[in-house]
Amino acid sequence: MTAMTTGNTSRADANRRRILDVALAELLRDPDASMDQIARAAGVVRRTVYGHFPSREALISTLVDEAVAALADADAQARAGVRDPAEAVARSVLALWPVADRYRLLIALAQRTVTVQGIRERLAPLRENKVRLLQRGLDEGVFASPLPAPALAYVHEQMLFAVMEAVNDGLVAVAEAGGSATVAVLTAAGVPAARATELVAEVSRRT
Amino acid sequence: MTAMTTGNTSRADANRRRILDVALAELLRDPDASMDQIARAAGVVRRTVYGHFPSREALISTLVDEAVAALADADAQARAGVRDPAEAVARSVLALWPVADRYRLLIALAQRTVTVQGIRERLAPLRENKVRLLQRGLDEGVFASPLPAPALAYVHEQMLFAVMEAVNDGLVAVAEAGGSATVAVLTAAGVPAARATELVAEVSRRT
DNA sequence: AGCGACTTGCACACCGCTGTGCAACGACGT
DNA sequence: ACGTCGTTGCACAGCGGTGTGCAAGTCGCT
Repeated sequence: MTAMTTGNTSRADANRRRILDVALAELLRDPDASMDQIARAAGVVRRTVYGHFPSREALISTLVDEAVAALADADAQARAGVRDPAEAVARSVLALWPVADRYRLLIALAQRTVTVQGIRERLAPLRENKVRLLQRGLDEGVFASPLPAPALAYVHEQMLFAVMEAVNDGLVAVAEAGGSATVAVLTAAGVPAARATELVAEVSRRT
Repeated sequence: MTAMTTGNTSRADANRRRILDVALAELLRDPDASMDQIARAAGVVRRTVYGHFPSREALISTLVDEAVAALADADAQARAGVRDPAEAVARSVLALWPVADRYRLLIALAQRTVTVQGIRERLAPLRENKVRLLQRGLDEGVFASPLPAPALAYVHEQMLFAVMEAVNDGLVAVAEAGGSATVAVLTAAGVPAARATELVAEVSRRT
């Protein structure tokens, strides 16, 4: 082995990291951003990016992996050992919110194109958990909806994007966004508005 | 003037119409479908398409115009003279559903890219009506949500797309879709699930 | 049959993007 | 001072897309 330069963060590693971060931001602005746009935005030449990632696909794929990991982690941690479906959803959404916001482009990209085949698949386990949770809520009568659980999951996902868009356009304050989104999601699942609000307040308090 | 051939639907007009229809279907399958794909799908050569539309932009633009017109028409007609906000929303969604489903690609395309600058603007008046309706509902206490009316409008829009996706994936039967979507939307606006169901049933009956 | 409008099949120029090769040029640790 | 590794700049081939030009069809109507 050669030397490990500084700690273990060489100039190259730092660049790689920065490219990833900038790529995320850039792709958020324009899902079809070219390698050149990304490279320039990262203060680097296109050729350099190819030094770190063999292809555009590979770059995005890496981003997706990070996103999925972060989401799965947040979700699992948020609702560990919570029995009440409504509370579980509340905790889950509140915890997922900031992460989902950061990676929203990728998730949005996941549901609409084949850009990277397999984004959906990589998100599948996460989605399945959610479906099971919703199903349990419907069975127990905590939730109420004419839509079957899987469809309700779609709806919840889209609702989050809608609220993110609203935040983007300045229609909702960032501070309230997470809470409002959570109440909205619970309400859509058939939880009475009053109960949803109360629940979110309670969960938020216990942070 | 030359002759008007048959009635006033020449071979060319029929082709133009078919190209538009096929283009809609094709773009629905792949929002980035090329002129060649569209042409072939319409049983025509690429060159011919350019004979009817000067550019890709122009083609899509025409499609968008038709969509906006159809949507605005359906919406206006559906809730003419309905005072109760909940009922107005129910009627609106039920009427909008089939049209929106047909044109969903364009509307989805409208909210995500700059493909045709100005889709959002063309949809703006429609959206404004909806916002006003939601606001009235919130003011009158018929609706309840922590989200301001404009954000709620975003959410409603996205929910419709979610249900369409669900139908696409076979999670919801086509026959129930419209009703379910409507109940879901009303519920998300804070209308109690039971009341929403009842309302939709009632409105559906009076077709 | 003949006219005119529409369509076809090629040709082309042009663009932007991807991915690769290679030589020169830094910077940094030792 | 030296070598190594990352970076740069340029050049190149390739692909797929758009929009246009033009000559030769083809269809319907008169």
